[in-house]
Amino acid sequence: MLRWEKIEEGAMLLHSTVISLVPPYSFERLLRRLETHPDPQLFVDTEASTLRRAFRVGTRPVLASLQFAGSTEEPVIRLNTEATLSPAEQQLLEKTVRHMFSADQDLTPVYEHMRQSPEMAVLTERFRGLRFFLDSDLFQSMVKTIIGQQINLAFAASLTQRLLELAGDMMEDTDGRTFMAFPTEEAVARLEPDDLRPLQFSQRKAEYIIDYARAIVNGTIDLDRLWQMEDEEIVAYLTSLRGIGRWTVECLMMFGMGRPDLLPAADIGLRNGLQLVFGLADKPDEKEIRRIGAAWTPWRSLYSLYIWEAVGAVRRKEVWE
DNA sequence: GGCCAGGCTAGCA
DNA sequence: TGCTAGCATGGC
Repeated sequence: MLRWEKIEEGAMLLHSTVISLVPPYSFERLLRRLETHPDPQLFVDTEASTLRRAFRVGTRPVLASLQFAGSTEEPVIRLNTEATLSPAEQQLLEKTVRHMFSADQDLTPVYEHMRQSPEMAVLTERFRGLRFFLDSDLFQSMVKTIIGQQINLAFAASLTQRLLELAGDMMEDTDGRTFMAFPTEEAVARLEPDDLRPLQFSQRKAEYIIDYARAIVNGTIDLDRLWQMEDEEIVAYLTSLRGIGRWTVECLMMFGMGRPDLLPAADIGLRNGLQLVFGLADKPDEKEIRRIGAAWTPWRSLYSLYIWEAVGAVRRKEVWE
């Protein structure tokens, strides 16, 4: 399944690995989604079907390019990295990339389930091959989610960008492009709210993010434990921290962990999306969303993604057939 | 200028 | 348990 090659490129040796994804996977839909959900860590080269990004492998920042090859029905990603990675580091990076692309998510049973609803059936056609593009680790997933609380996506991306510039590690590729690796827990824990205030973080947002990083550094919170915990255990565990509510943890479990059955019923985007997709007269409240969403188990995360994406498509003025 | 953003806390009944 | 004011700032 994995193929190794060495390619001479200028003075720099590259490792190239091929990663196969479970079909269908639509790179096109991912690119569309990134238009309305910008990721300041990604350099998107649409022409070359390539994403470039700085990863943190262990503690070390590493540049990698992810080139989409193949097709929706035979999806393949070519992962190019620096030659200086050890086999263990290379393996760790590949695991992260598979996670980010939800490489093993089989959409077949999800679509079968969604087709029971005419409104959702339309979305399975329109967004065929759309999957979660996950955060590379749980620390940054939570930080980005806290940043995203109650502000629009564009502003959230700006704030994330500024945090990267303040506390991340800068790298440069052979073409002179600069990339920022997400700040470490330690780097964020060392900050004070006054460092973030000039970047237009609210006082509270600054406190929440720094407190969260400190809780990890001092061992109050152990993110590795989450993988063994049930959804509701994770909610109870993390909402003990100030600034982290149910919505934030639900987003962490969806966008950080890739869990399939979360319903962030308080989410304003989901409320708008439900009204849009199901043609409701009024914007549904949290209780109403839980009532409607009960029928979506065990795929409530995927339903949410497709409903969010309907809002995104309208925002991008995509023609609705 | 007013309303909306992929919320949370604290205070109160 | 359930409701609400206040927070804080950009985008449209």
